[in-house]
Amino acid sequence: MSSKIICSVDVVLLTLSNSSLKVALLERDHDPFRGVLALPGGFIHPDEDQDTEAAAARMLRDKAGIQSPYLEQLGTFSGRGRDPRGWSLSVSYYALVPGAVVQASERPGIVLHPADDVDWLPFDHAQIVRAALTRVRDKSSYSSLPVYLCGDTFTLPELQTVYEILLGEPINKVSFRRKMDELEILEPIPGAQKAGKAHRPAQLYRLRKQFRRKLSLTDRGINPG
Amino acid sequence: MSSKIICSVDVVLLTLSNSSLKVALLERDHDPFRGVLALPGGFIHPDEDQDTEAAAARMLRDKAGIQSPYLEQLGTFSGRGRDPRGWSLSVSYYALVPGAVVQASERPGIVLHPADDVDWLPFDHAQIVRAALTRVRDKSSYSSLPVYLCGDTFTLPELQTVYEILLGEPINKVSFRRKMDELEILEPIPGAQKAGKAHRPAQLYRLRKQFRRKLSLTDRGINPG
DNA sequence: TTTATTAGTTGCATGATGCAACTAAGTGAC
DNA sequence: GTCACTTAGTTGCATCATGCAACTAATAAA
Repeated sequence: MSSKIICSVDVVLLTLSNSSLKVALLERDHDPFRGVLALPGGFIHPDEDQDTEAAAARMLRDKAGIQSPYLEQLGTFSGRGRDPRGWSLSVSYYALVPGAVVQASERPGIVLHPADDVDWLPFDHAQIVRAALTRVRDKSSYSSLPVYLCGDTFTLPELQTVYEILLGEPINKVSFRRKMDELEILEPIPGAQKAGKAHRPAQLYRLRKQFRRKLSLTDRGINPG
Repeated sequence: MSSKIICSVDVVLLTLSNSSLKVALLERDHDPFRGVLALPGGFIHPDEDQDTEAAAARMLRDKAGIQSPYLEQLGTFSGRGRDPRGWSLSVSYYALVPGAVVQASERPGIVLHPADDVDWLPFDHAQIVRAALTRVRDKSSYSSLPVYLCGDTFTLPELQTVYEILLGEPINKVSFRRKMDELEILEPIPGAQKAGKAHRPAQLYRLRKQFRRKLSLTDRGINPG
């Protein structure tokens, strides 16, 4: 009576590389679409996964080697058309990860594809990516989301360009700094500056403790605290 | 290999009655929790439902007699603890419906419970209701959502009190009218006014065509166009 | 020491938001 | 009919947020 359904979890892993937003894709190692690039994902294992978010974290850990990024539920996509095997359901998440973490993940299979250039992907993964981009851009305009694309420490000019890449338009310097100040999520690192080529060095900042996430790279002690 | 999962759909049907926000509850007619008030919901039927949204619409139609309200996906809740039968997954939606439509739905089983007073419900339905309230209130502060709690026609003072009930605080009259003007979703109904007790009558408005939804009551021709 | 370059701040113009006080249009009391 | 009362809707102004231009600050290279 209680019809059971094939349920999977898919993750839109977003990162910055070469100053543009990329989505992480992996070659599928099972049919359907074996060998084709697709979002990291897989079936939910009720005996193993506490809930769908834990399942999404497992996908990232096993398939992309990434520990605990910013992870948020995007939505659930369902229907007969999305999988050639029949009616299915995918609970989708998106993750934000600093470029350095993805580069250091030592999983050679990961392909970073320009996030805005996704035209077709297996299942309805292209639609899921587009939904993730819309969500991230919407939230970026009024929240602190983009900081999770930066490393542990960053300067305000660096963070500003991250916002500008996401929003696709230049931001006023003063307004940006005022907003960051109001959000009260950053703290300057005492005495730490980042020197550039030949100009005044910029103050380094980090997320205040309650907003921090420990990413795999940090866990391995590669980045300074 | 592809472990299948028990999937249900639950709907948080919100409406206004006696100037306060209510959530629609129904007595369950199956175990577990037979006879206990819970959200309208049920198993997804892949052979019948195009997708989860169609399933949610079916729940509303069959269990609450309501045709096509504002319906939006809220999120997916999952895990071992939420259902005594074991690991399960619920794709949850919320619907906004004018009070008159619910009252006319002719399903005597519907109980309208104060939305903010929900302390315990079967499964994790209380948590789902709280998530819906948070979402609706967040969106209400910057969007046109609350109009879907009004009937087909309404005056601006009426709409303003709907916003005030949702947000729980008074709104400045001028600011409110400016905002409605900017949103460009309403149009005055030419020559139509609503007279009150002993004062100037208020202009009647309706949603502009592209934003309208045909609700069951409208379909039956009870409300004027 | 001068120049170039980026970091960060200050002051002001412009626009959005909120309040008080106004006018408008109806009913009922007398 | 006129006046009082009530709610609808508008106007003008004060206050706050946002954005721009121009400033100072700090470094390295010439």
